[in-house]
Amino acid sequence: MWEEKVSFSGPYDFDLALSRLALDPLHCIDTEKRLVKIPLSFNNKKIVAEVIGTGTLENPEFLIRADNEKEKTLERLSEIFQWDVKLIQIHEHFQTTELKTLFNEHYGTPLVLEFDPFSSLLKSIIHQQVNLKFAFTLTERFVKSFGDELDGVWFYPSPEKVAQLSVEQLRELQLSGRKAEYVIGIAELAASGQLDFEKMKSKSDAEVAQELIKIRGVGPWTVENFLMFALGRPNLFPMGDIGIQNALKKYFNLDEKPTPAQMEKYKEPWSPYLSYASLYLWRSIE
DNA sequence: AACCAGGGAAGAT
DNA sequence: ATCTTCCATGGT
Repeated sequence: MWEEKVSFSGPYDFDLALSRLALDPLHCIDTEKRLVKIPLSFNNKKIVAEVIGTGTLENPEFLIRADNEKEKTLERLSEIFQWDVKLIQIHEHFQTTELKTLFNEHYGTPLVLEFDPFSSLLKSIIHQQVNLKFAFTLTERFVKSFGDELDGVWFYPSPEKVAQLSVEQLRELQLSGRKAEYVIGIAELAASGQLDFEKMKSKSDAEVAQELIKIRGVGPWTVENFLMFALGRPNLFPMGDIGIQNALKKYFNLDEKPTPAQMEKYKEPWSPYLSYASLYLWRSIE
């Protein structure tokens, strides 16, 4: 068991980050203690890391604890929690845009990544089209049926495990037949090495998108979600997302959901931080 | 009770 | 190429 302290310059609102993570019932969070347990995997070895917020919005500080793999764990946690991103710069960028008020309301909210790329992709597939509450019920059933629990934390099942499942097994959880096929198909690609998440790190958004969009079950929305929440890319704006559309409607007080042309116009000044615009818009309706 | 939901594939023009 | 329908089912 090792411990390490991490600190850097703010703003970084860990409590808001936790409250967003808490939307997913699979996450292991204690908001009182400001603690979250993170499932990590390093070449098939599972590790649970604890992250405890000990600082403030302007002076963020964290206590990290885990067994083994100290270096890899710290590096991965830094990615997941985006500790290197200077939120102050992004905040300043939006001060001259129509989203100024939104960014002031959610000041210091970081983009927190999914804990694992393969899991992220499956989660996106399972979440397609159904309402959020039911979506989380589905992923919870999926992981608790086929995943592993360690130290009170749930790990999504491996590609190899998912590739062995049948459509019928997934239908029992109330996934549609189609989604069941998508999930198994993607697991087969990942298990066979045709889908390599490590290699994506050095590729551009467009290159990753081109590779993913070919996969059955993966459309524009899923690609954008993956780039944003699995790879942490900063400039994505999923215009097809119902939540984004509703958030824009609410924020700009529109009578109807915005048209694609309207959205194109809105988003222009928000680049190159469109992912943060998306995140804060989602937060505004959560 | 109808309509919508953090979409996408397959079929029909 | 672009438009329409179907998939499935919980929530409101």
